[in-house]
Amino acid sequence: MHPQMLDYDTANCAIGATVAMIGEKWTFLVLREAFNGVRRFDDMQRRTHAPRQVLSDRLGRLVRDGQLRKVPYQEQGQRGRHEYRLTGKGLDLYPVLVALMQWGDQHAAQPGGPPMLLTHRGCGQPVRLELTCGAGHVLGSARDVTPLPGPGARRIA
Amino acid sequence: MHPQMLDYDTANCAIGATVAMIGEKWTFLVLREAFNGVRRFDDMQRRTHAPRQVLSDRLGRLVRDGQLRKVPYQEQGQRGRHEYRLTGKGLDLYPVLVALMQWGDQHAAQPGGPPMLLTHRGCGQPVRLELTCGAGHVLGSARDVTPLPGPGARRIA
DNA sequence: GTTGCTGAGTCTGTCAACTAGACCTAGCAT
DNA sequence: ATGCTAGGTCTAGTTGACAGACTCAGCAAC
Repeated sequence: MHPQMLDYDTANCAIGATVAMIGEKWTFLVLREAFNGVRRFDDMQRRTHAPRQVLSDRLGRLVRDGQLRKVPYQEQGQRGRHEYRLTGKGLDLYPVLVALMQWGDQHAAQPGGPPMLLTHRGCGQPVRLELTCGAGHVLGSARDVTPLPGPGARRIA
Repeated sequence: MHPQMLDYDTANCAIGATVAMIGEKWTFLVLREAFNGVRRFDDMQRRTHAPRQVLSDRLGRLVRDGQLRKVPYQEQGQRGRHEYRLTGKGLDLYPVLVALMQWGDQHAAQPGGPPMLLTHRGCGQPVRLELTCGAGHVLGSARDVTPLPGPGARRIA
């Protein structure tokens, strides 16, 4: 009945570390647009409605922490600028965004159905997140998971 | 080259809706602890280090929005109190937390390895999130996904 | 060569949110 | 009566968000 994890410290929790980096509202929207293919400041602003200052700050953080990188480009008749592109580290955040979207589609359903569908490129089938285990089982809910202290766990003093 | 989604409005995006409900830093930590089995205010406070006022507010929102519910209980020699438990809607947020954790373990690795392991109850194998498609393929990255406007999509004026 | 345009910001003042710390409250126990 | 405890609320100070105006660099048209 008493879950084991409660005897261990939360200080080095991976969720905490991740949330400290990307756990702000606008950051999620910025990432959503990055995955949608948006790369430029003004497009980001138009699509997220983030205040310019906040957007500037969030993009700066994402670059500093390595989820985005600045890439210079130049359109003809324009001065050189830079755009923001997802790095590998940034691309790996995709499951987070998909999980948020999946939950939203299920529990905060928009009238008219989901505004966005994810499809497997090439095969065209709908994409979804699944919890699976090493033995190949697909888990139906959080209740099928037992959290255990890992190698980096620290017992509470 | 130009992603289709950019011609559609972001106003009714499921990610936006979800983030508006649970996209605050402390909320994620509260949910993490809820999934760890923590149900009481003070335990939450001890494990998240959230300021009491913020914790009170976040728990209140989660109850209001239906991710948690208040359940009365009474320990002997104590006055009646209530505890916070995940609802079905709350349990469905598990993939979000797992996604955050998985990313953190991979890209913000803690010295000594992951502090928490998720195992399949009964079978004991490690649990992970996978992006799969309707045809049974497992996708390796966000690059294998094509986002398309869904039934609820609204073209930008 | 100066006027204007555009993308990508920065500056300012206002207002809301967060924070630490003290204080409160109901019911049980002494 | 007094104290203890879980679960808050109150206060004051600091930080962060926000809208709206301003800046700045380079290109281009006049």
